[in-house]
Amino acid sequence: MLEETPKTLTIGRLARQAAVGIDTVRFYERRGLLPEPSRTAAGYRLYADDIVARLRFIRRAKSLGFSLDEIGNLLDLHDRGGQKSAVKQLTQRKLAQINAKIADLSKIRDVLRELESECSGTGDVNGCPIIETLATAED
Amino acid sequence: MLEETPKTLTIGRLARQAAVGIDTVRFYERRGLLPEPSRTAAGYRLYADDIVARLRFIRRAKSLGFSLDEIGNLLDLHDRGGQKSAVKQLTQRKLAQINAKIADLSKIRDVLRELESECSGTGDVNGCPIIETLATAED
DNA sequence: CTTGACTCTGGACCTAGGTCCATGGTTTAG
DNA sequence: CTAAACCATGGACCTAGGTCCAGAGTCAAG
Repeated sequence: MLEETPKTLTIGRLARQAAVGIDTVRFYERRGLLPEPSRTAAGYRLYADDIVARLRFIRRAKSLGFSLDEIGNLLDLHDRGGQKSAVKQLTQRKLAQINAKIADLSKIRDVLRELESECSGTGDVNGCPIIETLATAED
Repeated sequence: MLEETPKTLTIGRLARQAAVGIDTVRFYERRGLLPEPSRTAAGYRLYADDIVARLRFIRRAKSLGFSLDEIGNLLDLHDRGGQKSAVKQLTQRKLAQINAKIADLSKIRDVLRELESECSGTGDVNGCPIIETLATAED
């Protein structure tokens, strides 16, 4: 009755269940995000069901802006029992990056808004404040 | 006394004045953002001074998030006397893109903040809410 | 038994925006 | 006059995260 994580998934079924591409699974394997799977006699990869969860982990972390390298770190911490402080630190760093990006984009948004509001939008491009600003603004 | 835009700049001096790389100038030429320059007898590119302004235009537009293709459109409008409405539309589209990106990042920031605040940061990774969430969250 | 679906490998290709290189000719300062 | 600095070309290479392909083997349904 000890049948832990039976290996029943071919790569195609794994990919479908995790909603990623087959090539993506192989790519993650090469990147070290997935363990090397066992193989059938014919050389087909065979996965245990819990690898689906691992792929979903990767998808979610990606959607939060973590790079594959960072996700590799998170998975290592998970697999090898790291410290919460390490996970928290990665999260804080990512949060800081996201905040910085938002700040950059907000500045850009303000400039674009200003330019957009200054341009009448009628007549030919001569005297267009958007073009003029781009052509002559100081750095 | 009619000495309009004398061509005195070699590519290196142009690049220095515009604060871009020499290779970048040639790259922009291939991309159609810069006109094909005249050449010396030896085949060296020779630029008029006003190309410096064009390169700065490109730099500024890039810093506002315009892609090189979009910058090509803006330059065409400038060069061939388009309509202000076209410039304004490009600006509005870019503004909408930037706003969308900010909205995306803001959602990510909120999630990261929440996760970060939930994690005590002490002890081993077992029970870490960040890892747990990534491992089990619904899509 | 055959046909179609599945899988294997290694490597090429994609976007975006450059950057670097080798090889060889040109120009300029001393 | 010569060495350093400059310029030419075409194409390879870079990041990030995949995606696609050819050629060949395998498996399942009818």
